[in-house]
Amino acid sequence: MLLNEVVAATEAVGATPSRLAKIAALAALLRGLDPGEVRPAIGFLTASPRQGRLGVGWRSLSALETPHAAGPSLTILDVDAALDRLAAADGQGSVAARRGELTLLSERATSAEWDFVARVMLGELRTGALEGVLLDAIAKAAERDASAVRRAAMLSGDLGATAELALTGSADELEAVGLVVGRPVMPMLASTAGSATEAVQALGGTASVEYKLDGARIQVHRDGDDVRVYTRSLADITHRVPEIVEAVRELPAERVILDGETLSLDEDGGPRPFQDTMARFGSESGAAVVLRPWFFDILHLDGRDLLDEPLSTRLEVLERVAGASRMPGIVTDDADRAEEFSREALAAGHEGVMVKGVESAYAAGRRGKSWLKVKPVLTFDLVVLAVEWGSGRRTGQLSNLHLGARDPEGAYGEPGGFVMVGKTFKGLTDALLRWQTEHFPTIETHRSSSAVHVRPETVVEIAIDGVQRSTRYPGGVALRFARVKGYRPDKSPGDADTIGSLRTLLRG
DNA sequence: TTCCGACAGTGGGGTCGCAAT
DNA sequence: ATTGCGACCCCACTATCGGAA
Repeated sequence: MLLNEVVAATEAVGATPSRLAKIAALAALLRGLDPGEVRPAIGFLTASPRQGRLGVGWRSLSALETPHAAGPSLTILDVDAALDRLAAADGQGSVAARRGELTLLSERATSAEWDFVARVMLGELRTGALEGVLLDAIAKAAERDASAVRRAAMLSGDLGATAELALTGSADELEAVGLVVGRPVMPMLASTAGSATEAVQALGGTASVEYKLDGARIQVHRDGDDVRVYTRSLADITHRVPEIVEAVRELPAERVILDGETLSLDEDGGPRPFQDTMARFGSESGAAVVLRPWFFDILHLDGRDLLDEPLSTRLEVLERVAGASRMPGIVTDDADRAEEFSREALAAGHEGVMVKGVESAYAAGRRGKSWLKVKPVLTFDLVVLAVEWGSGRRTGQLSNLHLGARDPEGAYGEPGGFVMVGKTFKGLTDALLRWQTEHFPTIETHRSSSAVHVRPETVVEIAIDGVQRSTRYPGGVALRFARVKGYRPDKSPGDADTIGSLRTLLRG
């Protein structure tokens, strides 16, 4: 199939707000694919090429200046082969080799095709259809049950393989896709609750309340001595974490799939900051810091699949297997007891708690309401220093706020000035975006191509999870997960919180 | 008819490895 | 040695469609 047909279908998908129309357009496209084109096409449509890491980003694409072809000639398989060569070049030294490949591809593509391929490589198609919509389209094209397609995709962790199987295999083959030790599963995700009490009440009965650690999600598969460790996005990082492999080899289980979190501890046994855990977790060459695993769920044990069992059953099995690596937790229907446990978690230096319904199955790949995370929220009054122009549906609107804390002593600048501590675009409603776009130009001091700088007069209440040390910002701290709660026209810049009060959050 | 679950989009900070400077 | 880029950890929130109630 010509790439041009994929581009045309994608344009149709992007042009309609209706999900049913998107699904219909995608299903029609999928039906026309040859079997060998399914996996590459799914990679294009989700803007995550099957080749994985390409080493091509916005910078290298914008540096290209090549003319495009007048008419379409590229096929899906042509582009797939070009991406193969790009992926092979990544990590092999030459930027020039990648640029050569990109230039060749660019010259063979029409401008519409190149625009599409560039968005695929950047991982942002922005047509309103990703995995969720595409799953339904695959089911429609293959005339299979959407829930069967979804289940196969989540359990295999591979949408492309699932699409190929759905479109070319039998319904029985699709149904037969299940858990395999050694093949990672899409992890179950959580929603947010305001408090432990609220979470217990929302679950309406007995809940498992567990520590929520500020580390990295891990999924561990063990088959005898063969242990594999995967990240949340299913990357195999076994070679980076030998200490986790060793810990899992000690467990009393031959074949097991465990879900958990890893982080590193300080000398006193308390959790290190997330940044320290990530420095170790992300490093190929082992460091002084040691990672420890904590497991909160078990999906398989010695031939028995557990993910459709209720959480209460899975926890009983986990109790026998995980030993000291079991995530601390309690089972209770008492909201007060849950609150008490939450306070214990915070006192131990952890992020908060997870509250889970004990009747719930393990819903791979879903962000349901049966897992609720509870973390304390801090709020600060900060001052807007500048606002960046938005992109996509926020094009033409002032969106991303530069936030400053008051610096009365001038420790990081002029006395009485403001020190930038982060940005945020979150929490803004359409009405607030319109207001920002009208308001900030009226107090503009100057502007750059990307932002309008303003007099530091506007106070905004910002919610954060905490702060982290920063080399980017002059005050040495950056906000973590900042979002707008609301503007505070009742407050003046002199009422804003200080850099000192943010810095005290760094320790303890 | 109204409600609400699921999705997609819009980006945030920090860390690494790697190649170019 | 330093810097810039790309990938990938962590992540919150709003708007919207369409099925569920």
